[in-house]
Amino acid sequence: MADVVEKRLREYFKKNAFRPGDPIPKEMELAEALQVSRNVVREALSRLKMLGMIESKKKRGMILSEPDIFGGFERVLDPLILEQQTLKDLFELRLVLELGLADLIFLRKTDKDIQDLEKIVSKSTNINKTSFKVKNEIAFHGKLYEMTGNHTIMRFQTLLMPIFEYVVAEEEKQGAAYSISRITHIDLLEILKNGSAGQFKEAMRAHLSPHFERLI
Amino acid sequence: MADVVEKRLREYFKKNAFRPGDPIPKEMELAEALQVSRNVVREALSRLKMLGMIESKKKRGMILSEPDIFGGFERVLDPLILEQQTLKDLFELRLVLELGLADLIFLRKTDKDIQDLEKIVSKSTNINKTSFKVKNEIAFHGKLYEMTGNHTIMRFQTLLMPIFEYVVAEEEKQGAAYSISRITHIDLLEILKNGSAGQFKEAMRAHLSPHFERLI
DNA sequence: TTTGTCATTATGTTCTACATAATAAAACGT
DNA sequence: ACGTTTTATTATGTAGAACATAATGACAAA
Repeated sequence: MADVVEKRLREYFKKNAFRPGDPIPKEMELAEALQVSRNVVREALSRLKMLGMIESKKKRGMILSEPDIFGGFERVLDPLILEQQTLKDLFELRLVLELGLADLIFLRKTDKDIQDLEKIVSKSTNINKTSFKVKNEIAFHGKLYEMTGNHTIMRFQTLLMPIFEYVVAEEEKQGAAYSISRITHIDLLEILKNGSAGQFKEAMRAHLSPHFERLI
Repeated sequence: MADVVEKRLREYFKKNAFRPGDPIPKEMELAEALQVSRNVVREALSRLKMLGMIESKKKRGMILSEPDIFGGFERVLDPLILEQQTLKDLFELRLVLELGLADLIFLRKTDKDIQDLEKIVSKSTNINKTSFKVKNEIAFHGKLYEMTGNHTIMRFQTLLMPIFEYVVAEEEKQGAAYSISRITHIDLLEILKNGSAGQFKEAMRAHLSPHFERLI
C-alpha cells in the first residue's frame, strides 16, 4: 500500500503544482486524507526523502525540495546485482556519450581547459604501472566531460565509470585481448587545439576502437 | 535513521555478495541486528522495494531482486520541480546521446530497420498539423534509438524525451525562433542506406543545428 | 528590552495488536 | 493406507497508541 500512497503523493504534488520550498501537509492530515495509517504514510514519505524530493524538520513540518536526479540511479549501480546485459548496455551508453561530446566541448572549451589537459598528458608519458595508467586515463576523459560545462552529464559519467571499468575487467578476465589504439591522448589534445569538432569525433572513434572491436 | 539503516542494508547485501533471488533475513532479525524498531527497518525496506531491489511475499519472506535501473530517475523527472539548469543539462544530454549513436547504429542496423524508417519518412511528407509533425519526429528518432539494440539507452531516451520537449516549448514560449534544419529525415535515411557512420554524424549534427544555435 | 519558563506542535521512534496469506503439520474419514 | 480437511505456525501488512525530541511562540519576570 506504500506503493499506492507514494504514487498518490507524487500525483498530488504535481497536480497542485507544488514547487521546491513549499510546505506539504503534515503526516496525520495525509494519513486521514488517504485513509491509511500514519505508518504507511511515513513509509511513502521515507521513499520520497530518499529521492531528495522532500525534507523534514521537527515542528516546522516538511517541505518539497529539489530531488537528487541520479540519487536512485546511484544506489542501484552494483555490478553484482545487475544483469550482464544491462551492464553491457551501460558500457555502450558511456561509449555513446563519449562520442557525442565533441560539439559541446568545442562549443565551450577554454584556454585553461587546454592547459589542464596538457598537464595530464605530460604526466602520462613517464608512467609504467597499470594502476597509474588507469588513473591517468580517467583524469583525461574526466576532464573532457568537465569541459562540457554540464554538471549533470559529468555526474552521470562519474557514476557510469565504475561499471565501464568492471565490464572491461571482466572481458579481460575472460581472455579478451585489447589492442592498443593508434590515436593517443596527445593526438586528441592536438585536435582540440588546432582541429575541428568533426576531426575530434573521428579521432575519438579511433581512440575508442579497441572497445568497439569487442561489440559487434 | 531510516537513512542509516537503508545504507547499512545495501552495504550488507554487497558485502555478503547477495544475488538476485537470494532470500534476505526477516524484518525482526534485521531490526534486532541493527538495534532499531521493526518500523524503521520497514521504512528502509520500503525504499529498496521502490527501487525494485527487493520483493516480498507473505510468509515466504523477502528476496533480493534485480532493480529497475531507471526507476528512481523516472520518479524525479518532473520539469516543475527540477532547476532550470538541470533541465538544460538534460536537454544537452539528449543531444549528446543523439550525436553519439551513429557508430552503434551502423554496427547493428538491419534491412528491416531501414524499411521501418522509410515508412515513417513517407508518412511525414503529407502532414501539416504541428502535433502530428512532433509525433512523426518522435517516431523517427525513437526508431534510431531502437536500432542500437540497446534497451537501456532506449529507455533512457524515452525518459529524457518529455524533458527535451518541455525545454524546447519553454524556449519557444520566450520568443526563440527555431530555424529549420537544412538536413531532413530523408537525407539521414539516405546516408543510413548508402553512407558511412562518419557522414551520418555530420548530417545529424546539421539536422540538430537549430538546437545547437541556441546553446552557446 | 531581555531573558527565562512553559505549553504547543509536528516529526522521530518504539511497542503492541491484529489481519492476511502461505506453508506445514496434524487430524480425520472413507 | 491414502487423500482430504482442519488447524497451527510463520512472516509480512496495517493500524493505533504512547512517548521522545526539537523547534516555535507566548507569556511572565527581572
